[in-house]
Amino acid sequence: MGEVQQVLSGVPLFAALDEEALGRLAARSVARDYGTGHLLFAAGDDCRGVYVVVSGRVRVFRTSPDGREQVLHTEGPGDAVAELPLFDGGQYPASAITEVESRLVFVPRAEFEALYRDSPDVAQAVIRELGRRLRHLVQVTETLAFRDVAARLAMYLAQWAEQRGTATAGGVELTLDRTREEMSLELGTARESVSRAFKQLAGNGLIVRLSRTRIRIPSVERLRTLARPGERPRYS
Amino acid sequence: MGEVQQVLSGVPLFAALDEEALGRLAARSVARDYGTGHLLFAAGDDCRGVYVVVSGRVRVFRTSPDGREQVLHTEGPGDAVAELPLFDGGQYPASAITEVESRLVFVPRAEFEALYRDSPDVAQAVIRELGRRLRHLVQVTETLAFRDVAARLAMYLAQWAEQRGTATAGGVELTLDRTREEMSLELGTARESVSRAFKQLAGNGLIVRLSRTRIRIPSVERLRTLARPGERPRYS
DNA sequence: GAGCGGATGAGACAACCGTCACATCGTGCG
DNA sequence: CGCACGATGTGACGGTTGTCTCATCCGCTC
Repeated sequence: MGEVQQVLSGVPLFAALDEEALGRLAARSVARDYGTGHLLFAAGDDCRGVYVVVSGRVRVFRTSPDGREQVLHTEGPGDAVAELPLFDGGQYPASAITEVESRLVFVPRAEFEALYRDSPDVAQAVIRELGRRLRHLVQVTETLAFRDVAARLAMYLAQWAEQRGTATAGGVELTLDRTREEMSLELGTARESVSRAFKQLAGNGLIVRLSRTRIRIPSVERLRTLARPGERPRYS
Repeated sequence: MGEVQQVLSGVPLFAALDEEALGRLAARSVARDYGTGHLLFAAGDDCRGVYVVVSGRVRVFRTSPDGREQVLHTEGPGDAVAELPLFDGGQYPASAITEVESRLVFVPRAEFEALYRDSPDVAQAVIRELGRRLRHLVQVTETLAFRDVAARLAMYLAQWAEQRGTATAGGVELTLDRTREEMSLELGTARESVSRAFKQLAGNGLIVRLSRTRIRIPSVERLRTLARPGERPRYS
């Protein structure tokens, strides 16, 4: 089994495919390495196919006319990027760029289309995937609409702690592999505001800064509480 | 053909069904009238089925802890509401309420599931529908993240003018069947801010207020321009 | 046509945040 | 070790917006 096929077999979207279909798909797909900051496609481009992340990380975002950026989601190993336009024949609604050095497999459009047209299981997987996206976007929307930056950051850290945090005696410890700048793009705010929000959370004892890139969260529970209090947020 | 079947046959989601399948579906679905402001379901509820709008309008939204609301989308006649949780077995990500007196058909979950499992065409339609939602949410997200209220309103009115506006000598005329309050919920802002934005647009000659509920847009083109200028918005 | 109530407009005020400017920190390199 | 550069923290400032309050306006009913 070639490397490409190996990778594709681990992608939820293609989980339902049998050996043969997978092999055929792999044969027509291409793996390639990209450096940091490579633009895979821009919002408005016509869709040529779907990318699957082998390693690294891809950021999907919208750009405002005056250059600001709002990250819609980031995808890591095993995730697919840009399935959406394949179905309605439309254009990419957002742009995508590699955040770090990444290896991606590109599946041409025609190939992918034939696939889910024939296989109900794949269609099912696609629906599930779109559903996941939709749920996530609802989350993003809510975040932008409601909370102030500190609450958004609290939410963000709490969610992150549950994924990659490691439990210790003093609470969950967490390494942040992103710069404040990158976080600011996801939170829909400015770099400086993220810094200030960190200070605020630290001041309230909700987080402890162990180093620049590492924090401890004494209680994820309490952190979440700040993100959704019954009342509007008010800090000392 | 019963009333319910008549309605269902016009819904894009069920367009691919043959007479028989449609009849079976209709037989197990229920039509019902709701008054204004009836809560169909709340975010976090378990999903019991899908609603199809026969007449009226349904608002889908998220509520913040302190009571603010962000409208995600509104659906009118022929549209389906709440398909999402049917696929991943999750809960409703948002709440839904009738904005006006409405007639809705309720399709039970089990019925709907059997349907798209058997029919690839229906699955296809479902995917398309989810895609539409996704695109719309990207739009909403961008709007919230980037533009100020006046720009958001401009965008909103422009889009609306193209749908229901009527061309006249002086430009496109448009009747707004929503209160400022309802608009504010869609635009993610406050009622007063919408008023201010209207004033601003009128001051710049981008819109002309004919009456409280009716406006004329001399140039939809120019209105859109304000919504996406190369530079950040600046008004006199 | 008088009265009522919801919708709208308008002013004042403070909070929050984006931006600019600059200090500081850390890391890698020469 | 010193330098350089990028990332980060901090302070100041102004603009936009949410909220509160009140004045108007409009449609409706009696």
